[in-house]
Amino acid sequence: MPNKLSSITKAEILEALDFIDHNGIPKDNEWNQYWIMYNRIPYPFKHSVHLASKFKIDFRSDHFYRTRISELGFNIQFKSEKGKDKAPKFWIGASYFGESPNHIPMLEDFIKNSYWATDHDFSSKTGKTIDKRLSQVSINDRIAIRFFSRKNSTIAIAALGTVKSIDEIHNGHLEVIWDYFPKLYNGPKPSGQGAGNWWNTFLEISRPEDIELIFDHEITNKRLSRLTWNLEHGYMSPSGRQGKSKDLKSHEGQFGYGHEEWLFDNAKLIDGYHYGFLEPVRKYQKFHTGKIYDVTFYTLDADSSIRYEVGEVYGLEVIDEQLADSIKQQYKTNGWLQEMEQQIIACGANDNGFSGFNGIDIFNVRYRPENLRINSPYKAIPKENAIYSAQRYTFIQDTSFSLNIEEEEEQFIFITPFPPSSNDGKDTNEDTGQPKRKKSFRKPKEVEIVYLHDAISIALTQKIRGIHQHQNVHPEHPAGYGQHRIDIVVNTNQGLVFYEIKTYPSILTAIREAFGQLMEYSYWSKHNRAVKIIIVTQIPITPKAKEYFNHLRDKFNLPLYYQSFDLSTGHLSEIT
DNA sequence: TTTCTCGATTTTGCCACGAT
DNA sequence: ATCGTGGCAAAATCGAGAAA
Repeated sequence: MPNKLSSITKAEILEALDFIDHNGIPKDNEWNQYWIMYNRIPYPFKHSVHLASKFKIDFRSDHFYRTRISELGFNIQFKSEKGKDKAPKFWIGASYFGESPNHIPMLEDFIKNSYWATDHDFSSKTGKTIDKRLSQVSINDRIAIRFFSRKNSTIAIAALGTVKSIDEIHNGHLEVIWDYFPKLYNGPKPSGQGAGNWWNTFLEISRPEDIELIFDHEITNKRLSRLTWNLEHGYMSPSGRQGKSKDLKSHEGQFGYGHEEWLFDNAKLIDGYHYGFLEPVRKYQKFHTGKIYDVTFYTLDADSSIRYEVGEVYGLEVIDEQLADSIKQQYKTNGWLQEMEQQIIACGANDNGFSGFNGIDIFNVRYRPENLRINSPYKAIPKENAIYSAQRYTFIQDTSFSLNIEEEEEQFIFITPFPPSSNDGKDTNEDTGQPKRKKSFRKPKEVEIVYLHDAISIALTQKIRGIHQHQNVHPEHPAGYGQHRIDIVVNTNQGLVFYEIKTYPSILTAIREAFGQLMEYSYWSKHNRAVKIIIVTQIPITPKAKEYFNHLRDKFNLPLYYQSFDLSTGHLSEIT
């Protein structure tokens, strides 16, 4: 009798996955144990197959059917509901039982009976380390079985799977659901610092590149990096000596500026990238070259010794010397290098030798400006945070340093000024009872990312024209008074919709800048009313901002909305 | 900034021996 | 003849902090 699913083709499954991409997963189908992995994105197995069959075939997701579908070329993985949100760990296990002379191959049994185990005596020396490692395994961790050749220093992965249960862990036994149709690595053994000892019976691997290689699983490589103090200029040009290290041995102390002070100067772009410099990268350039990081920046105000979280950037790439040199050459050609030199002089620092630096000492990283988020204002890091014990410019990986600063609960209560008599009649209500640090703190300087504004404007116009037809979408529409122009005006059945694009690196600044303009455009003249006013930025909405828009609409009946536009994918978010 | 030291991690050597 | 395999130990390497 033919398999119920034998009529389903690969193309139909792909179509179903595409449908899910656009329409999401219905609530009822979110509870799922088996997932089709496609382009590293998990799709619920049963729902996907159902869709592919146009709901014609009713079946229970069992081993037989999963095998059938996986044979079409789909990797299917198990993931339990338990501890679903926890980040998995990645383990490598041996394929044999027994000690040296008497090896018993176990792979077949492991696969057939859905487990991995070791027969080690946990009282022996190596047994104890294995026991210790096993105790750190949790449900949904991933595990691989390896063969190896010590002579050639190569490994071959024989199976990949997910830990389903750890109940028998004290017996050295893990219940594992092995992947269907896995991509199995076979090649040189990961080596070097952080690779772990692959000859061990059981080990955890943690380097992102290894996890990607073995498990085809992408890990965001998060780092913390300290920046020199540059509040006044918002890392768009050197800000002079105030708040900086006074240590004459450091570059900063010696010259009065650091090369990272142009890190957020997004007006200077080459092929969509901004090139900058990070001191912690310089120290281990060789190690970091070619890697990609999500970096959170913090800074230290040397005058108050308060540390602040400045912002973060996603997908920061560490470049090599060759590229750095060619970028320096381009900066020279564009006259930007000279501009930078003038900025050094303008802030009162010493520009001696600036033009003589190697490319790699001026540029060692690059990022796309749309991936930059700046806190406005910078978030003060509580004194208890471990970051206060980090003294140097290092690229911190340790999660114990995680900033994770809670959004400050805004509190506004009226503060009674001191009565005049208490202080010779002078008003001293500036720092009433508050810690001193607050008084000198101002918002960072931010500028709009001009290129991004233009690019979004063009792409968005095109996108909306696809929906509302060419003649109903007018970019750069005159506001009807003065020389002002509205970024995009759309003529819909319900009336006019105004779009204002803002590309500041912080969402709050973007909203603030757009708000006044939009109010003016729509209400300055009573005829020009828009039915909807939409602020568009490159930053996905935050819960706080969402609340703000709801509040504005509730309280004042303003038809004000927010959308974010992802330039790389051309995706426009829901209206919020 | 450079060099040194120390501890931790990783690699290699050696043993034994069955499988190829 | 050569290789895969795990334990154990020794050797090599690495990273971070201290000292120079």
